Amino acid sequence: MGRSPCCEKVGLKKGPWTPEEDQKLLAYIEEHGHGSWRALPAKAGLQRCGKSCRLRWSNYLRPDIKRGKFSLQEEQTIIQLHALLGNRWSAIATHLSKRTDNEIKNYWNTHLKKRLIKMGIDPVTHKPKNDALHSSIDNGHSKVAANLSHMAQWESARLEAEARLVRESKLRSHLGTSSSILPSPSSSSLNKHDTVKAWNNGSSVVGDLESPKSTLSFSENNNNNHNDNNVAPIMIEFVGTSLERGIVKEEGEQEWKGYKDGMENSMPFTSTTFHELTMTMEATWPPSDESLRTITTAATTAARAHVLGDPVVQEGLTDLLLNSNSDEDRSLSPEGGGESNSGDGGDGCGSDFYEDNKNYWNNILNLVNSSPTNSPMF
DNA sequence: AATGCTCGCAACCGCGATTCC
DNA sequence: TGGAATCGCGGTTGCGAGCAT
Repeated sequence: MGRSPCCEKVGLKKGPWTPEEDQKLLAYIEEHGHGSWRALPAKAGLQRCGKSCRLRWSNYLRPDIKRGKFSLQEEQTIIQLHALLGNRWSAIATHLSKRTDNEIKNYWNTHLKKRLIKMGIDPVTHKPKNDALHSSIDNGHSKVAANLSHMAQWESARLEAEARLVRESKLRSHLGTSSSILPSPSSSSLNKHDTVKAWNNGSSVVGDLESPKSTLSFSENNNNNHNDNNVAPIMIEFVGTSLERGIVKEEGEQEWKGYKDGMENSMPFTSTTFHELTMTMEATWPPSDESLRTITTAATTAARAHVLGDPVVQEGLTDLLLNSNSDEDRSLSPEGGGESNSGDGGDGCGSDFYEDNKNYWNNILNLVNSSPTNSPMF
């Protein structure tokens, strides 16, 4: 079955939008809502296809869009979320509430990706290009890796669901009662049944994480937006297991100590919590309603505990990335010695602060390293 | 001043998912 | 229930601005 074109191409304008077209589109949507995008152009008097109108609205004209330079906080959030979610721009965008997925995608491709490459980090996997250290970790601890991957994927799915709620709630609050602009209630109503259905549909959590629903409310989510910029920085500290500690210690006692001192004290997500959670996940797949509740609650609690990360470490990570242009010899790049096992470790700038940053970043890398190759998440 | 190159961004394209009939 | 219509997402392209030569 061939796919029909989204619109008749003949006679329709393409390319950049003029101010007049913008005005027409804005005026129409403000008055009537967009309704069917396909039908909108004719009604609004535009020589555009509905898809083009939708994109223009969602990427540019929507009133709740923040434009301009990305803040450090936003950059940091993008990098962290990308490490976890990969190129899932819409999911990432929901945690930078006023940015569009398109804008984030562009910013990643034009700025952040290059910065990581310059640091010697693969922007796709978030691994250092010189990767011997991490592969040895993976070989020895595949079970932990699998658990971490599950955690990441559960959390990723939850983020997506929350994201929808955020977007819809904000639209509602912004546009008041103009319900015609909003998706139909049936598409956004989230309840236990939806949640269970979504999870059960994912017969393999590794291979299928599509659109699980969350029971979390927007106000709950809003609690995470604790900084200015409405950005919820995500800290993923799943390495806090006793087994993982052993791994890192094997690789470098000093490194882990730095991480431990800098991070563990601020992280209520204990190894016990993680262990219980992963054991539950292993034992009950596919989950029953009961175990699903247990898992969801545990995952949500754990993730919540980590959304509020150590701001000092976060800032350090950002600095590390942002300063890479002028300060590459202190970066994580293998050339800089930061990631190597050569034993020069301190390389003359080994402050605890820097060590914390490095270990935090290693933390994300470890999480990504642990994902299975067939996972759609990474 | 003219030309070429690079970069950043807006917009397009194609596909999968979802909804509608 | 199945096909068509529509939506949403991620990848890619094209163009304009800025910079270098």
